[in-house]
Amino acid sequence: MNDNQLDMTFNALADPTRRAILARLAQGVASVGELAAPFEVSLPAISRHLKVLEGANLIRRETDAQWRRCHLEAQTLKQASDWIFQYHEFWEDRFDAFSDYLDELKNNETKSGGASAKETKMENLQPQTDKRKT
Amino acid sequence: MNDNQLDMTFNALADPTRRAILARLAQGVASVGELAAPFEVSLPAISRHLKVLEGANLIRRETDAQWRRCHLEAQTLKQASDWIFQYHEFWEDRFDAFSDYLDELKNNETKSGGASAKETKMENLQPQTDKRKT
DNA sequence: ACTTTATTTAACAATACGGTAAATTAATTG
DNA sequence: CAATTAATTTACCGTATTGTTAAATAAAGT
Repeated sequence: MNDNQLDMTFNALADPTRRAILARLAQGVASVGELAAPFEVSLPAISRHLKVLEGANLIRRETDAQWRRCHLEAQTLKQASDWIFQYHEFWEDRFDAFSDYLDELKNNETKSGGASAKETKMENLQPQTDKRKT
Repeated sequence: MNDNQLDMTFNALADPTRRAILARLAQGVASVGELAAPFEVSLPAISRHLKVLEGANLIRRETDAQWRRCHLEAQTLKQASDWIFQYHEFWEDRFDAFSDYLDELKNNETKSGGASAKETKMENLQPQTDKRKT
């Protein structure tokens, strides 16, 4: 997923109405009117929220007579999930982090000069100490 | 995670500069100046991006003399990840995907031109395994 | 005390966002 | 064709966001 797609996806998710629309679509296909019903905002407002969701590829619209049948496009949610998940090592518990650290150490031993020891640091396992002069 | 926190988190993630800042912080603690260096925007602009990230609890700042040491706050990323992951069944279930595919086929038959058959592909129907530990 | 370094705040412009009301498009039905 | 239903587009409004430069604040070094 490229930068622009991530922008659009996260931006689309950053609104409670739009998230509620996705939640509704998780229960099945719905028309614009059906999606708008639970909300107090006007239909044009919903229409624009749907445009944002569609632009982010979070929903897909099919034309069926005068109705637009809206579907959840879950693949895009998966991609957003994948993006966030690249950080999973940083929220894993201390033991996992420690084992990552050991792996890293071992890895750096095999590498020759390894000037960059920045990947996994001991500081990340504990309150981080400062190496700058004070 | 409540609605407001989700708003702030996804909104914070919906900007390439802020995502780049998180990526930098994944490599370790950094000062505001260090974070700003790779970007062409001014320091005040970065300062405000950091405010957004801090407001979303995606980073934490510690005062150290005249420096602000910024840390990644990965728990918030985990919570955002968890929120998205509630939809995982919609991107995992191969039968759902298959039925979408059939819907797509049927739809394209009824439409005359139907130039875009890109939505659901046969390749996407393989069961998608989840590699998460958490 | 004065200067340097690090960062934030203030003030301002451009632009984006979310909402409404009114007009418009599109398809269905009498 | 006129009327109805469904949804979108347009025009407009107030507010929020992002960026800039200049000034303010804070701590450290000299």
